[in-house]
Amino acid sequence: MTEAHERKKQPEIVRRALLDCAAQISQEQGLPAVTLQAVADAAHVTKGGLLHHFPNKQALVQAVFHDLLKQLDTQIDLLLEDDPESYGRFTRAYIRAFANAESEGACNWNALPLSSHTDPEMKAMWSEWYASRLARHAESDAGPELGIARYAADGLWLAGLLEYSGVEATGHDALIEQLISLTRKKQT
Amino acid sequence: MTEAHERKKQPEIVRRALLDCAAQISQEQGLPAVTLQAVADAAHVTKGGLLHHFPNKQALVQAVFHDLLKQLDTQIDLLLEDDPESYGRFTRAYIRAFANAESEGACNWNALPLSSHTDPEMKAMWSEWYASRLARHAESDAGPELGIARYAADGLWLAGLLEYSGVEATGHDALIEQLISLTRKKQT
DNA sequence: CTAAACATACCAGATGGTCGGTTTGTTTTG
DNA sequence: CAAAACAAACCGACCATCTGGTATGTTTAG
Repeated sequence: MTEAHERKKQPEIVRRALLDCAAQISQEQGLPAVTLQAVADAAHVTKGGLLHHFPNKQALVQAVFHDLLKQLDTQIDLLLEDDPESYGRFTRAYIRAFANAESEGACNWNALPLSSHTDPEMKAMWSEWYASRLARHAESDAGPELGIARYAADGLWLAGLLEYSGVEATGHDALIEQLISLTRKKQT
Repeated sequence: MTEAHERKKQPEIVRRALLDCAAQISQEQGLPAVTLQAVADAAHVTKGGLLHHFPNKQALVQAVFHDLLKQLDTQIDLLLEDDPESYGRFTRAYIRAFANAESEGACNWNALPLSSHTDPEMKAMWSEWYASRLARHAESDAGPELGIARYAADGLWLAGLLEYSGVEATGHDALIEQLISLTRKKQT
């Protein structure tokens, strides 16, 4: 993405560029479009250079996935801090994180988790992340109502990906807020 | 799937076999595994034979998608009949249809809609189906609460795909029923 | 000078797709 | 009713392209 042509050799920058470009391609054209050539071209590197940073394609894709997961993680941590209420705190952060993913073009952990159902390792990564995160907030976010709210957030996010680009942003924010409100009422 | 070796020439049967095999491969190994060769082999036809029925791969995949969509459609119609209550009728059928998709191995409109976010035509097909269906049940299923319930069903279905195969069926049915109950309380 | 960071060249395999031909079923004709 | 004429269904070989990956060379940094 960032044109780092001036600096002579900055391996970490190149690595970041590869990660970002791969993520962007995956998001815009789907995972099958993420070819070594395409990623290398987008990052202004040759295929050989790319394969120097990542031994093979699987490693590349998994690194991207791991990276996006880390971004999601930190974003959620950020949202957690601004929430005074205990009950359902993680669920609210989860909902907001995925809501932002749709609106902001910058932070996009989008298409990858979708197409990742092919690779069992990536499925495992996601499952583990979700499970550990859930265990961490077991006391505040265990109820089934909260689980439903999170599932709804997933569904809403999915719908945003599948719908025709002319998505009516109207009502979307309202829906998000309604989801949030679901996390506030105590279970009966 | 069905060994229709005896009958001499039955183009419609072959076409069905191609559709079914493609759907199964897509579900079991993901869309990238749906290659002309693989589908042809699975249906006991040569690649040439396959390309006689479908001019190119895109046509094949879209035909599969259209077929699965029709299956979903009829299943929902079936569920609609058994529901005496008007309010939220379609939403309940929608939820149950996706719940069955997970449990039953037979009816599986699974992996395709997932990976379909690449092809804009398939995105459009899904959007149109959803929109038209929603318009048809506008009077009974318009409320935002019902929309959330459907989104949650989507999320739950997605989770079933992404989670490790050892999904705990425990609690799943209970969650479904809780979603159903969400469609019964009137809006405030 | 040594090792890391890249580029270049190349390869074996797979993929989507084309093309000419062969088999099979249906219609026409005598 | 039989044979010829026609069209649909299907096969098998072939091809250009692209894929991930390797092996080897060249440049740069410490």
